[in-house]
Amino acid sequence: MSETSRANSSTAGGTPARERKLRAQGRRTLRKLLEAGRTVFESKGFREARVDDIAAEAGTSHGTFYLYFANKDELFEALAADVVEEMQSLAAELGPIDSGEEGYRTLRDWLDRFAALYSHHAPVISVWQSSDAPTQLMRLGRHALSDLVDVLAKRVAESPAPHDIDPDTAAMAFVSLIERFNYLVTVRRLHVRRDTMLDTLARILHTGFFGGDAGGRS
Amino acid sequence: MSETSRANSSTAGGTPARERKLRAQGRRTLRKLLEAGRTVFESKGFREARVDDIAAEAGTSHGTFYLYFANKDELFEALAADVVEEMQSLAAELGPIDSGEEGYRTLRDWLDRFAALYSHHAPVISVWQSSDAPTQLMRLGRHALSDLVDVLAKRVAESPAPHDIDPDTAAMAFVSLIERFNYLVTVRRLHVRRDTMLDTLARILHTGFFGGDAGGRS
Amino acid sequence: MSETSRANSSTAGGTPARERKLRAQGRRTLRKLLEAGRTVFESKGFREARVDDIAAEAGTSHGTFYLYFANKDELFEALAADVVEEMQSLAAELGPIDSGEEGYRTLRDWLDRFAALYSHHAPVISVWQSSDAPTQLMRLGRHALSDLVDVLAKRVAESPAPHDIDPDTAAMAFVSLIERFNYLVTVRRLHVRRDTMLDTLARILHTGFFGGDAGGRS
Amino acid sequence: MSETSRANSSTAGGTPARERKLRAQGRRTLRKLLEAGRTVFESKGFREARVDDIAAEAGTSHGTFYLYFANKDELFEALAADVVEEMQSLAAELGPIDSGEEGYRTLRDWLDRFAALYSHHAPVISVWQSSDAPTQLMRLGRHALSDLVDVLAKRVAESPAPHDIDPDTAAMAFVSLIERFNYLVTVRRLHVRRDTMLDTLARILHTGFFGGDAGGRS
DNA sequence: CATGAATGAGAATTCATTCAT
DNA sequence: AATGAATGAATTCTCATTCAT
Repeated sequence: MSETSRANSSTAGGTPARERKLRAQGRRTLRKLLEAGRTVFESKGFREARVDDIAAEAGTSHGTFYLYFANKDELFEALAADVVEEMQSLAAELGPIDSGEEGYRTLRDWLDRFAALYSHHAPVISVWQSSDAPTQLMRLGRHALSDLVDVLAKRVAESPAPHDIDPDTAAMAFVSLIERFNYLVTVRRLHVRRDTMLDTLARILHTGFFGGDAGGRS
Repeated sequence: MSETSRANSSTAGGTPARERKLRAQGRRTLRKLLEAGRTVFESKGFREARVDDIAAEAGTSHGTFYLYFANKDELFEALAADVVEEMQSLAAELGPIDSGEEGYRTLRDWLDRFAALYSHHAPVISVWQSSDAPTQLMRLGRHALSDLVDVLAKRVAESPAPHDIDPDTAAMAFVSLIERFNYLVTVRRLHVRRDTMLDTLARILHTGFFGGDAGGRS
Repeated sequence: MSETSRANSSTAGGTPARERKLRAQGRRTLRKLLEAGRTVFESKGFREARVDDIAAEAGTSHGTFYLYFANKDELFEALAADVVEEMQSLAAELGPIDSGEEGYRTLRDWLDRFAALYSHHAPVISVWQSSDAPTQLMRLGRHALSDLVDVLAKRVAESPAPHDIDPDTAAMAFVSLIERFNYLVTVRRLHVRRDTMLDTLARILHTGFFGGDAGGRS
Repeated sequence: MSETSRANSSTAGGTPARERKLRAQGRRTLRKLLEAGRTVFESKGFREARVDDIAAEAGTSHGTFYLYFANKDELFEALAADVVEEMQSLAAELGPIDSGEEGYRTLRDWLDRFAALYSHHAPVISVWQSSDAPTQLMRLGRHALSDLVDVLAKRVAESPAPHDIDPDTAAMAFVSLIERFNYLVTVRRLHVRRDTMLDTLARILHTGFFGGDAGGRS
C-alpha cells in the first residue's frame, strides 16, 4: 500500500486554458505539457528548464505552450497544486506514534508513503527546497511543508520525549531529515535499498523523536 | 567557542588574478569581490546572481570583475575551496561519540561548530545542495560532504546502535538533517534560539544515532 | 555569355534552420539573411561585420538571425558552400589551352566566367584570402582554390612552356594574379573596362603561361 | 645581395613618444614594441592583434604601450612608414626591362629583392591587402603600391608588348601576381624553393609582360 | 619610466513571450 | 487548435584606453 491516492492528477491548467473550454484533444495536450514539465523540471531544475524544452518533451510546438499556460510559473503552480494537496493529506494521515513496536510500524509505513509521494513529485519539491525559484512560488512550498511541521510538532509533543527537546524544533529537524534524504535518493540518485532505507530511518526517527526503545542492540 | 578558526580566508582568486602580480590595491579588490560573491550568492542563489550584482556589491566596475575571475564559476570555486577544506577538518575533528553524557556533550559541541561553519559559508553550501549549479561545481560539494558521511558512518558503526540500522544510510540521514536544518535557519531565516536548536538536535541525534539514553523524560 | 549559371543560390541555412521546418516566410527570411550577409561581408569584411548589421540589412531583428544561423561563421559557411561548388565546376571547365588563337579565345572566355563568379562571390572569396577569418573557415577556401591550382598545373605542364618553368609554381602564380586582380577590381573598386581587362589578362597569361605568340607587336 | 638596405629601422614612434625625449632605455623599449607589433600583426592580423599581445610580446606592461603610441593604429603606421619608403625606392630601382636575356636577369634580380622586402614586411603588407584595416591605414598601402604600379606601367609601355595590352592594366596584373604569390609563400607558408620561384616567376613575367622570348622550349 | 588598476562602450547570444498564418 | 516567425530585454564577456602609484 505504498502508493498515495492521487486519482485526479492535476487537470487544472493555467489561465489561458481556463478561459477556453477544452475538448478531448485540448485536454490531452494539457496533460502532455504537465507531464513534460515534471520531467524537465526534474532534470534541469526550474530556472534551467526552457519553455522550449518542455514543449519539445511534450511533442508540441513552442507557441502551443502559451495556449495553456501564461508562463513557466503557471505550469509549475499547476504541478505544485497537486503536491500541496497530497502533502496535506499525508500530514493528516500521520496519527500518534507511541514508543512501542506499534508506533514503529506506523512510522515506517508513513515514511514509505512519504517516499512514494516524494519520488513522484521530486521535481516540484526539489525546486521548492532550492533557492532556485521565484519567491512567489516558494511560498507555496512553505505552506505545504509547514502543515507537516505542525502535525509533527504535535506528535512529538505527545510522545515521552526528553525534556530538553523543543517540539517545534524537533519537527523541523524531522522534516529536514526526510526531505533531504529523499532528495538525495531520488534526485541525486544515491542508491539505497528501499528496505534498508525504511528500516534505518524508521528506527532512528522512532528512537530519536518518539522515545522508541532502540530495541535489540547489535 | 562557537567560532571555527578561519584565519586566512581564501585569497586565491581565479585564473586571471593568478596571471598577474597583485599589489596591495589589487589584493584588496580581490578580497572585496570574494566577499561580495558570498553576499550575493546567499541572497540570490548562484544562477540568479549577476556578475553585475557582484561587481556593484564590491563597489567596483563590471570589467574589473574579469580582471580577477574568468567568470562566475571561478569566483564560486574560489569560495568553495575554503569550505571544502574547513569541512574536511571539521569532519576530522569528530571523534567517537559514546552513549553517555560525555558523548552528548561532544556531539553538541561539534554541532555548534558545524552551525558556525554553515552560517559563514551558507551561500556556498546551499548552492551545492540545490540542483542550481553547473554539475562541475557540484562535484566539489559532493567531495566535501562525502568525507563527513564517511566519518559519521564510522562513528555510528562503533556505537551500540540497533541492529537494523545501516551505518552508511544512517550517516546520510545524519548529514541530511543537519545540513537542511542549518539551511532553513541560515538561508531561509527561520528563527530558532541557538541553545534550543543545539539542545534539541544534540539530544535527538545522540538518542537516535548513538544509543544515547534520552535522559530525563518529561 | 559572361554569366555563370547559378540558378539555385544556397538555400541551406545553418543548424538552427535545419532543425525547424521552414514555411514560405521562413525561407524568404533565410534568403534575405544570406543576401544581407553577402552585402555586409563585402563592405566590412568578415570580422568587422556585426550580426546586427546583417540583421538590419536583411530588415529583420537581431534575434531572428539566430533563428537561422548559430552565429556569423555559420552564415559564412552557408555562403561559402556555394562558392566552393561553383569554383570546382569552373575549374573542371578549363580544358587544354593551345598556343594558338583558339587557346587564346578559350582562355579569355574562361577568364570572363571567372570574373563573373568572382564579382558575385567577392565577399566570400576576399574573406578567404585575407587572414581575417577563423582558420576553420580558411580551410574551405584552400580546398576551393587548390582544385583550381591542380587543373592549372596540368594545363601548364601540357603546354610548350619554357623548360625553366615549374608547373605547380606557375599554377600558383596564375591563380594569384587572377584572384588578386579581380579583388582589386571588385572589392577595392579599381575601375577597368571589362574588355580591356579581359584582353590584357588573356594576352598576358596566354603568352606567359601557355607559349602563346604575343601576336602583332605594337 | 638579396637584402634590401633597411639601415635605420623605424625609430619614429607615435605621438606620445615624440613629445618626450627618449633616453637609451626609452629607445630600447620603443624598438621592442615595434618588433613585437610586426610579430603579432603577422600572426594575428591587425584587428585580432591585441594591445596586450603586443605588450606581452615586447616584455613590457600593458600601460607602457601607451607611453609610446596613442593607439594600435599609430604603431601600425610607424611600421608602415618604413615599408612605404622601401617600396618606393624599390620601385625606383626598377629600370627598363628589355626583351633579351639581360632584361630577364634584371627582372629576376628585382623579384629577388621584392621577395626579400616582402618577407620582412609581410605583416604590414598583408594587412594592407586584407580589408582588415581601418580605411585610414589602407590609404597608406595604396600609395605604396601605386608608385610601383606607375613604374611598371612605364616599363611595360616601353617594351614591345602586344598591341592589345593596356599598360596600366598590365601593371596592376603584375603587382597582383607578385604581391599575392609572396603572400602565399610568406604568410600562408606555402613551400617553394627560392630558385624555382624566381626562375618561374621571372620567366613568366618576362615573357608575358616584356615580350621576352620564352627561350628554350621543353 | 614603468606598471598595475579600473573603466565602460560594445559585441554575441539566449530565451520568454507575442503575433500571424 | 496548432505552429512557425519575430522580437527585444537581459546577460556575459572582451578590450582599448585612462589613471594612480
